[in-house]
Formats: sequence, structure tokens, C-alpha cells
Amino acid sequence: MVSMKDISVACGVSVATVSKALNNHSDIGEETKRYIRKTAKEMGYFPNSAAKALKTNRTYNIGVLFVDDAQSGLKHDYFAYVLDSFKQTAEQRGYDMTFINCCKTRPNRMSYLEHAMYRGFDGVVIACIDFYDPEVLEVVRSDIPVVTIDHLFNNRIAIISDNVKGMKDLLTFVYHKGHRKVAYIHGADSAVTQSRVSSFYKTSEELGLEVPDEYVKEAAYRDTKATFERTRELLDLPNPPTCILYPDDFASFGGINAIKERGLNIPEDISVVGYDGIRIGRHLEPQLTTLWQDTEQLGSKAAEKLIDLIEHPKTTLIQQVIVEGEVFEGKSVRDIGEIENK
Amino acid sequence: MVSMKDISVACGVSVATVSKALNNHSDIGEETKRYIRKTAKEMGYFPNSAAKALKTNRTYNIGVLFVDDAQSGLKHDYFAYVLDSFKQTAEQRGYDMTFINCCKTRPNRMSYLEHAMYRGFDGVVIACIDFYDPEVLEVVRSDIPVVTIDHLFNNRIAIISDNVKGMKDLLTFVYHKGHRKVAYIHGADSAVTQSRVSSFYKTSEELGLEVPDEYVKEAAYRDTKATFERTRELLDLPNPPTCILYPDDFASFGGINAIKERGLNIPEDISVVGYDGIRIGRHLEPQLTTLWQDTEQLGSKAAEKLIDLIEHPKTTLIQQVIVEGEVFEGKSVRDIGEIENK
DNA sequence: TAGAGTTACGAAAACGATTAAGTGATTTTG
DNA sequence: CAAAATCACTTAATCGTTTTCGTAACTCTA
Repeated sequence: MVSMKDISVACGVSVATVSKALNNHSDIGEETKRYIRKTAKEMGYFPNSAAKALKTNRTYNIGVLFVDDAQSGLKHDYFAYVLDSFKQTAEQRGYDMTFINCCKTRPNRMSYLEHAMYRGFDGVVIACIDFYDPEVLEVVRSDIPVVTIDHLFNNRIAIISDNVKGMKDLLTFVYHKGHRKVAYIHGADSAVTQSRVSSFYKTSEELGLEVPDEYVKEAAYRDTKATFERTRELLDLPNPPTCILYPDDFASFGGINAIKERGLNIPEDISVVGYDGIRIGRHLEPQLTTLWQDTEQLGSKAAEKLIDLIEHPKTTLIQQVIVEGEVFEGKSVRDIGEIENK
Repeated sequence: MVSMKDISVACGVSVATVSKALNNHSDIGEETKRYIRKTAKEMGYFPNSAAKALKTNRTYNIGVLFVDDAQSGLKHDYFAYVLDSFKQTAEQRGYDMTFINCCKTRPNRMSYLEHAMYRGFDGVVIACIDFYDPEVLEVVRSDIPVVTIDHLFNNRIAIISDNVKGMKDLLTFVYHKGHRKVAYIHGADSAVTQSRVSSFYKTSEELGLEVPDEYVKEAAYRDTKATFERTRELLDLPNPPTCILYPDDFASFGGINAIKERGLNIPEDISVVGYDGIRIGRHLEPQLTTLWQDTEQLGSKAAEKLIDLIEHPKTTLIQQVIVEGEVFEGKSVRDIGEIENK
């Protein structure tokens, strides 16, 4: 690797001059700058990030914390898309991304925060299920710039998918399609789940929908087995729902299979609604009605905010950015019509 | 951040002694080592990776090059799973992972190789479609340890999914189910595609299958629109196939829709086969018959080999590791039975 | 007991950059 | 025209480690 020293020798100037020329400091003559830059390019010079980081305490590297024991973030469509979008924006602004989450089984491993300090990340983005993990909290409480995705901490920037509005829109949508008996199989407990569930109840009330207790069940996100079982239970009810909302698109397929198993048709006999808007859902039969989440906005906003915070710690607002999704009207919800209901 | 200097002061020894004690050098007394380590732990010491890297030229960081203009690696199920597995193994062995591919539009950006040099990656893993990109080649030809996934270069370690055997197994499978008219919509040109296509022809010959030219078509990977069109064309043939092989599972859904559009049933009227074995395929109706790729092996082998190469450059064999997949027998291929064919 | 061999540590020079402070030369100013 | 200001560099310290080469203080050996 060619270093500044090599260039300084080649140009007959000091390393300091080379450094300043390349960083465009004002106290170097234009002529000299041009000459140094030209030589640097010719010699194939590139800075050494380690040396730079050591001196400046800036790495231009962002730590990515995607913790999800059951289902590593990458394999999770929703998170993969968010991360991908984050990556686009971060790279655009000159930042690299390094994964933080090290397997907890490794002996002598560092905690997330230690890892972040060790690598000197300029900031950290957290998107995961278990925000109550003590190690995650340690990061959240640290001095490192942080943005969280889909979870709210006070004094931290959060990028949040509007689950309240999402659920409201979704429920309102099926209501307008004439459904009055709507069941909801929600995901495992988390901030996201709580928002959706409470919005489900609130919206039901506003719409004047009855929600029998047995219409609300739980199944872990992406757990097709669980949704399969819960759906069977719902279908076995003396007064079964006409529409079932699922924790997410993926999980809905478990439910769909339970429905087909009974010889029922979607949407003729029963309607089905997912959440997330994963790509595949649009290509399936029946096309899944779902709440499409704007993963691109989520990711890019997260990157924007985090980098703003890194670069302008004083002037960047600590705020929550709420990203709205949109009902994707597939073909898995039947239009019952107002007539049948009254 | 507490540094070695702080510890040296606290312990009343020199920094050199601290460094050696923490790195377990033999020329430090056991007593002193214990004392220094204890103090370091108490003071919450963690090394500074930048300083370490600067001095040792080792970063314990691996560059990840997933280039795919159309569909960024992360959003691609197959690659996401491979990457995830790679990550597990790399972390287990004490390496971090940083993305390399910077948007090519950025002004003054570095090339992939420059980026890798800049960050001082100990090695690079490449998995992408366009292995003919000059920048990718530049990395492949460099001095940096490299493993490639699904592409073979001479003098480089490659982890390769056995596409030849995969296609052979798949075709043989449908053959044994009684199919004699098998069409193949293959992906866009690449090493992977070439292996599969040539294996398709070779196996057809071995099995004594006729392959009319119009049975072999092209559609980009994951392009449901294209497979939709190609499938229509196949169905319109005077002598249509009884079974269609698709570039990948995702793309197969485009074809499936074209088939349903005609009012045909799968597998009663026509059989469908994917490739990859993505998770969702198992939960759909009809369950997709496909070649399941062992993404876990691919990822972990790649990490193992790369790290071996990094740590023992002399003794690590430059070889190709071939990972076999497995036919997943779903329910999308009809068992025609031998009778009907003779 | 002098010399050799160990043991346990320290001093100091790197690694490749940044930057405050200093320094001659030239230009400006009153 | 001397003093001040400006310009264009250089010197040298520094970031946090690692590592080579010393070097005291012991322990052994003959």
C-alpha cells in the first residue's frame, strides 16, 4: 500500500503537506495541491482507514444490530428489505456497514456495546425483536448515536412503521368490504404487536364491531404452524369469523392452508389478510390483501437520521419518524356488500 | 475509552508489559499477567481495533461483495440465506463482516478493490451474478484472500452449488414420475445458468428425452413477468410440455399464474418445478417441487475456507467445494405413471 | 566467584494518518 | 520603509497498539 509518506517523497514535500493537500486545506498552494493530487492518483494512493480512524476517532462505519434469535434478521423479508434500503442510503453518504451481533455462545465474546466501542462505529442502527435484551439496552443507554427501528426509547431517534394507522386502515378496509366478524391472530408480544392490537380494539370500537374474546389469538410472527392451529380453532367456533387478520404475510400461509384443508375457498368462504406486503404475496393465488410496509422509507429514513445525528449532534432533533404503510388490496378479501349485514 | 496506557499507569508497569500480558506473551510473569488482566477487566478495557489494525495489518474483518444491480443481494432469498450462514460461521471464528459494494453512482467512489484495501479487509467473499464486472475481476486478481460463491475462477477458492447434479436430479425425478415432455425456462446467462442448461441437455439425452427447441426458453431469475409470458408461449404450443422447469422458485409463480389463468390445474393438467427451495414454497398450495439448495452449507463452507486461507495461506488448498442440494418433492409434479407413456 | 544463561520487564520505534504551532519568504500597509 | 500581515510550507506531537532490542536482577555452572 502506498502511503502519504511515499507521495511526500515523490513530490519532495512533507507528509503534512500531502495530508492537507488531499484534504483540501486552505494553507496549501493551488499549484502544489494539483501536483500532489495528481501524483497520488498516479501512484494509486488510498488512505488507510485504520490510521485515519485512530487519529480522528471517526470510522465512517455504522454498526448494524439485527438480533433475532429465532430468525436471523437477514432471512426475514421485512428486515432484509429495510436493511437493504438502509444500506443504499448509508453508502450514498459515504458510510460502510458492519454487523454487530456476535453469537452469544462464543467464549470471551464482547457485548454489543463493547463490540461497537471496539470497532469505533460512528453510530448504530438497531432493528430487532427483543428490545429488552440487557445488552441492547446497554447500547441504547450509551453515548453512541443510535437509531432504532420499530421501537421507541426516550431520547433516542426512532423510525417507526405506523402500526396504529396500519391496523386501523386494514380493519377499516375489511369493514367497508362488509365484514363484521373479524378475527385477529396477532404476533408475540412486542412494541409492534402492542400497537397493532390496541389499534385493532380501538378501531373495532369506533366501527362498532363486536370482538368476542375467542376472535383474538396469538401466534408468533412467521410461525406457519401456529397460525395453522389458531386458524383451525377459529374455524371450529360456533360462530366463526368471516375474515381473519394474520401477524404477517408469511404466517398467513399457515392459516391459508388450514382453510384449504377444510375445503373452504378464499375469499368466497372466508377472507384472509396479511401484514408487511412481502413481494411474493402479490404473485400468489389468491393475491394477498395486506398492509404493505414502506421498507424503503423505513431504511432510508433511518440512515438519514442516524447520519445527520452523527454529523450534526447538536442540531439534529431527537424525534420519532413515523412511516406510513398502505393497504394493498389483493384478492383475498371478499366484498360481502352492505346488504348482507343489515 | 480506557487505553493500555491507563492500565499501565494503574498497574505501575509499562504499556509494553500491558500489551504483552494481555496477549499472553511468555516473557511476562504469571503474577503480573494476572494482575494486569484483572485490572484491565475492572477498568473496562477493550482494545482499539483501529490501532491494532494499523500495527498488525489484520482487521479481523471480512468484506462482503454482493453485487446484483437488479436485485440487491439482501432481498434475494437465496443469497440472504447464504450470507446469513456465512455470518454465523464468521462470527463464531471471530471475524466481522462489512459490506463492500458501494453504489456506483457516487462521485469519487472507490472501486471494490480500493474499498477493500482502504478498509484492510483480511479477505473478501464474493457472491453475485455479474462475475464479469471489471471491478469484480480486479478483486479476484488481487492479492487479497477471496472465496467466490457459485462461480469458478482458477486459483481461487470457490464454493459451488452443484447445479449439474441438481438439474440432473430434478429432471430425473420428473422423468421417473412419467414426464416425457419437459420444458425448461432457464435464467439469464451466467455460470450457474450454463451448468444447469448443459446438465439439462445432457440428462435429457441420457434419459432419451426429446427436447424440441421451443421447449427451452429464457427468463431472468426472479422475473415473474417474463416467466408468465414464456409459460403462455409454452402452453400455446401445438404440442405443449407436461412439465415446466423454472429458473427459480420465485420466478415459478409467474408461470403458475399463467397456468391458472388458462384454467389449468397444477399438477393435474401440468406440472411445475422450481429451483432453490425457498422457505415459502413449502407453505404454498400446491407445495412446490424444487431443488432445495443447501444455503447453510454454502455459507458456512465459504466462511470456513476463507478464514482458513486467511489464517494459513500456505497450507490451505485452493479448491472448489461442491455443495449438493436435494430434490424437494412437493406436490406440484403429477405422477403420470409409466403406463401412459408406452 | 566469574561468566553464562534465564527471567521479567522497560524504552523506543514503528504503523499511517492529522493538526497545532512554528518559520521563512513575500506582500501589504500606514 | 519598517512593521504587520499573509502565504505556503515544515516540524513534531499524537492517536493506541505491537514488537524489537535492551538490560537489570537472579540462578546456574564449572
